[in-house]
Amino acid sequence: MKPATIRDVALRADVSVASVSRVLTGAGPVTEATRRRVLEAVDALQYVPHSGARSLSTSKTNTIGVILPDLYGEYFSELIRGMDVAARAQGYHLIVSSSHDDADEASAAIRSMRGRVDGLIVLSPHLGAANLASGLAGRTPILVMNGGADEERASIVVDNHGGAVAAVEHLVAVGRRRIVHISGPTGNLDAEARMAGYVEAMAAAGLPTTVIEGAFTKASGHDAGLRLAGLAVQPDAVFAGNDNMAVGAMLAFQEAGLRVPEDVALVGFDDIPLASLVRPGLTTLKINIAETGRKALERVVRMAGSEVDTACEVVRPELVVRASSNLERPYGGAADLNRTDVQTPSLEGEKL
Amino acid sequence: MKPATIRDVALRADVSVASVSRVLTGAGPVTEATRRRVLEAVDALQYVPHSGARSLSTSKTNTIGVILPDLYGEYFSELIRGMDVAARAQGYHLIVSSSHDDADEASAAIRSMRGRVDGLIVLSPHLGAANLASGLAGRTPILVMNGGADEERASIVVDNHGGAVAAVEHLVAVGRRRIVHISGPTGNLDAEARMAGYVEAMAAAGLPTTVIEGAFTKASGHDAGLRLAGLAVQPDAVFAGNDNMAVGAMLAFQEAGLRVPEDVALVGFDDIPLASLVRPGLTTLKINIAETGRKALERVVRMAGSEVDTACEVVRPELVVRASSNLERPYGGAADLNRTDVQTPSLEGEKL
DNA sequence: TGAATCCATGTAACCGATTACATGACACAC
DNA sequence: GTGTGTCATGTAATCGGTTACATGGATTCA
Repeated sequence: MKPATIRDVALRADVSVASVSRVLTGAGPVTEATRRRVLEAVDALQYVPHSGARSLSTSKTNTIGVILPDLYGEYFSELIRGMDVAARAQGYHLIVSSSHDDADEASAAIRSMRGRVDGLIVLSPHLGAANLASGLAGRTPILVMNGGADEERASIVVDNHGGAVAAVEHLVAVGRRRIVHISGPTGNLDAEARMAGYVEAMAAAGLPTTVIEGAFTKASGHDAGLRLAGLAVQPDAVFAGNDNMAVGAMLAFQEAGLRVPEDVALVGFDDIPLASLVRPGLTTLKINIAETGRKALERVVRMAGSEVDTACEVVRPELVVRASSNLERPYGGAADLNRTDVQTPSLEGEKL
Repeated sequence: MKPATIRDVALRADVSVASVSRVLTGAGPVTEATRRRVLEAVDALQYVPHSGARSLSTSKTNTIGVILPDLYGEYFSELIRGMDVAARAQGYHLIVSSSHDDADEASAAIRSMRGRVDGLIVLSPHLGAANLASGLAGRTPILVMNGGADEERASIVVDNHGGAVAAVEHLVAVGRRRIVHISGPTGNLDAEARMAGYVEAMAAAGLPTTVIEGAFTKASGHDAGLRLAGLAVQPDAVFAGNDNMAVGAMLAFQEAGLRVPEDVALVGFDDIPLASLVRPGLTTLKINIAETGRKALERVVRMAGSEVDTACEVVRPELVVRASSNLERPYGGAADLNRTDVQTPSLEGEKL
């Protein structure tokens, strides 16, 4: 018992398939009588149009593909949420493909999207992924969101370097000197840009650098935190490559009996929702993640409408100071730091 | 400049489209010479098969659709993560469609999936959504995960009632008497089953009930918490309909100067990752969310392989006691509650 | 040598929609 | 009454693959 096709409907309504199509798509002229007969048949047969077939003949899928490295963590779920909201508003669907650990896997995923999507958003924070993507998807428009700002390709990139510099400058301003960086994984462009910003800002401040490599996960931040707590000379501040690791490190410090921020100040990156919910609240570099996702989707939809777009938009993260780097009596200077969120975590925007 | 089709490849390799197809799909016999010529042409033309067209002729999309009420919150992102991992393992894609607030919207979304997916997972916690879905999608297999356990349809449901009873019994066991429930939104089947469990268990314990309606969001839990803190006779325990609201309430209590768990004990539902990260750690009813998502996906894939499946699997949540309901010196009795997670939040499983 | 067998290949129908173009009915003006 | 224009409708090509079946060349066996 196969589902009804447009031909079944045409037969039953005693009209041609063209008329059925005209009624259903609203394109082209039909008499009221025809329309009624068609709709009756549709109802009787419980006909539902086959989107795949429709896509093939119109070469329009109303679907955007999203290529992610991994679905884990609030960063990506926030991003997807922003995209999803925008997609619904535009009448688009979202097809996600995640857990691509290397560039080859990502490019295979991109290829498998051919004929399935009208456009792609690629988040592959690996060198070369964007290049591999080029040409592979025919003329499918691609918007990249990896760290490698690539001219002449539509992209949205975060100013990782500037954000990292701001983080270090903030820690220096509140009197910290032994500032350690927990970095993201090697080969990840975002991670490397953040580390570079840290190194540069420390040099500018005349301070020595120490880097522990993490993996952007809470667990890796926790491990790093335990190692730091065990040192003879403990750091008085930690700048983590993202909020996930910062939270992991915070828990490790608390387990080890170190006080945050009294003994060690902590700064993250991203401003995931969790950052304002842990105690103490986490100072971080805020990216409006969902909003960025929304923008990305809207741009790629416009590109799917054959609008040319080769802009490289830079998202500048904003320093949000919470309790994790903010003493009642700082080591010196800067007593009037922005203390919003310390008492009232941001609960607004819950439903976007 | 249109992307190459299988006919272009056939022309260039000087073979028929059938041979090209045979080489590319691996089905059917081809000589080594033919295979080489085809692959050369594929390479030269940068040919990538058009999945949409392939789906149309094979009636196989290798895609599963997921219909969600809303993408917000860790519950759904965890669920999607579990599904995504399983989908990748099975060679499937995931197409998500969320923010369906009522049953009509959800059924429209289901219809729009026709011809796009091999199966559907529907999470629409509204009465009747499952029924509306029936027949609408032709013979597309559907697995429902809403609260309304519907016989003769494949489904996965959480034992909300049993979980709620366990929550109340736990609070009673640690000596609490004035136990308030913050419920989920009216019309949400999960919310209503949890409330029913609360009411029943309270009655069984001979205690009076108080219910404040929330909306499953942190903000609504926060509002409810503030109202409770302002009462003349404050509750000594709160059972929230989900972890999101429990966390919101926890923050409200802390702002109001109430101590958790000393003044008021707190229990949530779901065990989202956040539950183990707030301080105090949140006692909750654990559903292995990602794991449930994985199972759902695997079942629907089997159903897409025309395996008959009308089972209704019940997920029984497990009480996880953390510090939010666990005093050093409980009001009386039960001193040796399980204290795992209090010091060491679960960081394992970070990468699944 | 001729018949039977095998197997790589090609031809063309098909999946289920959309749509360019042809058709034919009808109205209107001359 | 004929020519012309309008407009609803139908026919058939098309999108880009897969695949049942036909074909024909080489191999095998008598």
